[in-house]
Amino acid sequence: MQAEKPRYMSLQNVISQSVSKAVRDLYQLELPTVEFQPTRKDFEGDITVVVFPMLRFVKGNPVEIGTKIGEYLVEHVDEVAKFNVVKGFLNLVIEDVIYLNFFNTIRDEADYGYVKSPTSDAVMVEYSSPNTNKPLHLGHIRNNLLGYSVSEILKAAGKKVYKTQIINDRGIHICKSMLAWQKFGDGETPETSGLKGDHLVGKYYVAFDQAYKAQIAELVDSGTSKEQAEKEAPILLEAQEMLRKWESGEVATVTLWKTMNSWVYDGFDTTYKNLGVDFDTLYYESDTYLLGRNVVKDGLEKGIFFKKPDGSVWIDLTEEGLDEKIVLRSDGTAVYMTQDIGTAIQRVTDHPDINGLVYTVGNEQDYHFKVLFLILKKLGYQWAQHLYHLSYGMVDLPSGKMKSREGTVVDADDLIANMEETAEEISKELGKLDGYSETEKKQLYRTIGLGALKYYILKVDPKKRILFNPEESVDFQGNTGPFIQYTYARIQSILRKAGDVGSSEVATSLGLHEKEKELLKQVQLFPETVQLAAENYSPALIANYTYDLVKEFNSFYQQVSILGEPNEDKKHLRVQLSRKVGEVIASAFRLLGIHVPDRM
RNA sequence: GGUCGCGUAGCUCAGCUGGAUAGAGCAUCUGCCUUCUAAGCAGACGGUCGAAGGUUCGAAUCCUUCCGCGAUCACCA
Repeated sequence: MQAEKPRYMSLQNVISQSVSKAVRDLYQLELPTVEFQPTRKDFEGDITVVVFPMLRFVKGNPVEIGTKIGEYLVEHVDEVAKFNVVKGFLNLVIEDVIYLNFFNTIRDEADYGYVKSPTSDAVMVEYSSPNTNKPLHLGHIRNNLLGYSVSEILKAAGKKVYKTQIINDRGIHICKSMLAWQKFGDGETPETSGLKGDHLVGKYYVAFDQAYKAQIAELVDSGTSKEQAEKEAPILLEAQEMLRKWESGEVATVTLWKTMNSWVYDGFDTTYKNLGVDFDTLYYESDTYLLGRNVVKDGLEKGIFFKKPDGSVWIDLTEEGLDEKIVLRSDGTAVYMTQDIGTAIQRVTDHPDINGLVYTVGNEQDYHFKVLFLILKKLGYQWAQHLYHLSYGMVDLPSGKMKSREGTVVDADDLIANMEETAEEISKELGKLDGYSETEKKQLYRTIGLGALKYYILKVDPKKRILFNPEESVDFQGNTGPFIQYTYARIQSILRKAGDVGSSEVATSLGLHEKEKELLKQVQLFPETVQLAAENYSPALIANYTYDLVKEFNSFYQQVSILGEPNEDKKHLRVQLSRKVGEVIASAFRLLGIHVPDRM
């Protein structure tokens, strides 16, 4: 992330160089670095130079040194208006004109904060990657929101991004649904049942599990051990047989598989659309599950892998502090790891500009990805230096883990619908939507409901687990999506009333109100926040930034009159500043996949 | 048991590469709608930053040990 520093961000550089120069002139010493922090609210100032680290080089009393440097800066540096020293902290007050000049440089910039010229190398972000035997749930929602948002953040930070998923469309799990449908389905389809395709297939996955459990119970009653019963239940054997038929390409099985998967895809498409996420390219496990075996054979010749007497192939990672890991079964078939090796290579082959992969997968697979990345590095791929496991914590319910088979999941479609309903209730209560058509209202409820949900999930550091209590529905007040959307709507209302005021330069001679200055400082932070979020793969940083910006704006809004300001220059600044804040809110929320409303 | 992650106000979370008296929201309480949208603003209350050591001028942040919670250590994915 070596985005060139725009000139308006050079304030820190100016101060940094000036402080170095001050120390050089005053003490004939070279400082390796100068440490900064934003000045705390309870002190006067904008930027604070920390004097303590200098004490290693400059002998003396920190207050004295700070004072001397402060005096020097006020005298020699245009940007610095005043200073004060508290303990070892040199607080600098920056001239208002610096902030006004900054504002004029970005005032008219479209997509301020985004890097406009993407790098030539691309990164592929994988997310979602569901199994095709059941509908998406809250866990998938976190995954989808994270993957989508990180993709958008990387783009904004100047990366070319491919969004992808690997759809787990084959294996025993889908055979279970298929078998149960054959047995109990009575020819039911999404059309005849009125059920969304993924929900219909999921229903039979549950039906399978019930039948399976019943058979186990029966077997145990007739004296079989539980362990054995779990292996020998006839319906399980049938499912396994079905998988063998699928693998041998038996027409009837493959046809049923295609039919049921197509139902699921229709359902997923709807959910993805509702959620507002998308993909550039798709991979299907049925196409990739055989990949990777040749790579293993090559690696075996190179001595990266080794073969055990039974014919299975392993890699020894004990030197790296890990274990031995199997990469090919004794019968020569691929395991999950093998597929992932093959798929990664396939992706780079398909998209030669890729120089890095991001995997959005829960933290339960931390170990798997550690091993996968290590293997790819050992195999010598250039791009293997840039692999990242976007590992996130589980979403738990008050009752504990979600289990699809036990029906203790929060269904994605239900949750989205609930959020919209809540948004509708609150909107109706507040009753500010006179003149909106029913369609516009529906659209708005969706925007707000999804805004609440997405913000609620994305504001949390990805690696932390989330406890989701469906009883206490997601908040609409305080640090929430709707609060931020509300502020955006407020700004739009002002702009409508202000009429067409153009976007000409603001006068740089005016003094700034304290709130205006704070707001400008926060606006100034946006570009570096985008970079930071990209470096850390963290939408939470964007969410927190936006919240701070909005809080600052509301405080400004409360304290100063915008349209009522008699001084035309000041009024112009305030309107322009409000407009820009609105734009930054929208840009930031776009990175989170959240829409903003003109009214609410 | 080994490895990894997490532990900050009653609850949900911030706290960047160590820096000033640890910050928000929710909840509870107090003010503010004849002025730009009160989904708001201003304020009060609330903390042994899991515990103990260590490094440092300075530790919620870095190191060690311990405690608690979770994940993972399959010829499953």
